[in-house]
Amino acid sequence: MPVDGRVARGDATRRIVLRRAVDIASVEGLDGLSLGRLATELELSKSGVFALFGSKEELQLAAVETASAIFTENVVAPTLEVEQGITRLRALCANWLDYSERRVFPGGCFFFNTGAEYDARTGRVHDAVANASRGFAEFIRSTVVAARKAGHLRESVDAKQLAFELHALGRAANADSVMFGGTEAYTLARAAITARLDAAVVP
Amino acid sequence: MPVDGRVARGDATRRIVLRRAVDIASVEGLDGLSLGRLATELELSKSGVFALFGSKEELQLAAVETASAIFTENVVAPTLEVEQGITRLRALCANWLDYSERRVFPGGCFFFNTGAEYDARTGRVHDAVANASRGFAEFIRSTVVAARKAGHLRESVDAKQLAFELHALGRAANADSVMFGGTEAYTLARAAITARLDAAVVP
DNA sequence: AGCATATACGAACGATCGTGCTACCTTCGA
DNA sequence: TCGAAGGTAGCACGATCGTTCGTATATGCT
Repeated sequence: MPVDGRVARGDATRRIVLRRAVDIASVEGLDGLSLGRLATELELSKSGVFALFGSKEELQLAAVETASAIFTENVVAPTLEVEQGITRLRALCANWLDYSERRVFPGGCFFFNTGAEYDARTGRVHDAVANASRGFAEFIRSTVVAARKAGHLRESVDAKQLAFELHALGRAANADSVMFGGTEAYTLARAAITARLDAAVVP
Repeated sequence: MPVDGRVARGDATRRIVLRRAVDIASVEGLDGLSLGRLATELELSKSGVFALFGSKEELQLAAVETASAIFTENVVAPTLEVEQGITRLRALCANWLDYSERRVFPGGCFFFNTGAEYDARTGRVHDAVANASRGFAEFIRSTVVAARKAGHLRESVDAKQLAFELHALGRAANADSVMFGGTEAYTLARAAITARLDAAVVP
């Protein structure tokens, strides 16, 4: 498949814009994005940036998609390289906390921030953020289910319940550390996750 | 103490504006507040609303203060009416989840939303939100400490750790229910909190 | 070589933002 | 009764927002 040099140029610019856009959005929110600011910071024309996406909403949706790819690359993909079962479940928690702590996005987890921003609204941006959030929640749950099916977790373990608790602990660590600084929240979350999992594994 | 009819009038208007402001901010964020919109919706003049607060930042700070008062009235105060110890700790969790579920603020917990919005920023609004968040986290912790001191919790219980976990579960319930609707998240959180507390109380 | 396509720019639009300034009205204190 | 003080409205400002339009430039296709 031959490449069109024109759209290749456009895609390159789009990628530059989106990389900056997700960083801004992780700190200031998807509403904090502005065509003019993006153009100024990247030394492009505002109308040029606008033309790349067609509307502000499309830019926001593209930012969510870009953030999804970065999230998958940093959290989901490395987790899937680990053998199924309790080992993968532990890896998932570790990878996720590391992704948050490494500040892959300067404002902490992209989906925590934009999720809180758009949770109570309606429209396409809400739906995109909600779908991404739901997808990760289901990924946690399916990982728990697999670990249980592999015989690593007690029969009595409720997958949905355990997944909810792990998800809650990770989000709280991200929130507290971004808000107050320091790494104590991650220590607390790791301890809680370890204890919770140790109680769930078969003896 | 005699009342000045002039400032009384101003305070009344201020209260009306702030009540609407916290509702808007719980959905659209403190950045989503605008003097013009507030004035239009409440059928006041934009300059009149502006004059009541002096600047947009002061309006945001006043909104945080108002939300703090509402939060205290709905969560902290009823909790303090319960006898110290494990009973109060359980009441705290219940009151907090109820406050979120009852949608005292239409967008769910005010401080969850504005906390995520301002966590990675700097300035007076960030500080105000951070102080309110820290205050509640410390209230949870002190309630745990008191329950432990009362002999209701095992000696081995780490107050900071337990408080972090309870706080995490509550926030996750708020987030999930606002994002996806339904009450399942509250059910999961209540079950997790009950299990966690039952494991911590002295046998 | 020539037409079509896609990126990118510059200028301008209407709307809304936060913020001043001025005037009016009500209430307080002397 | 009269000046001072505080709340409210009207109007205008500069800035920024998203968006539109026309145009220049670079690449692809015939």
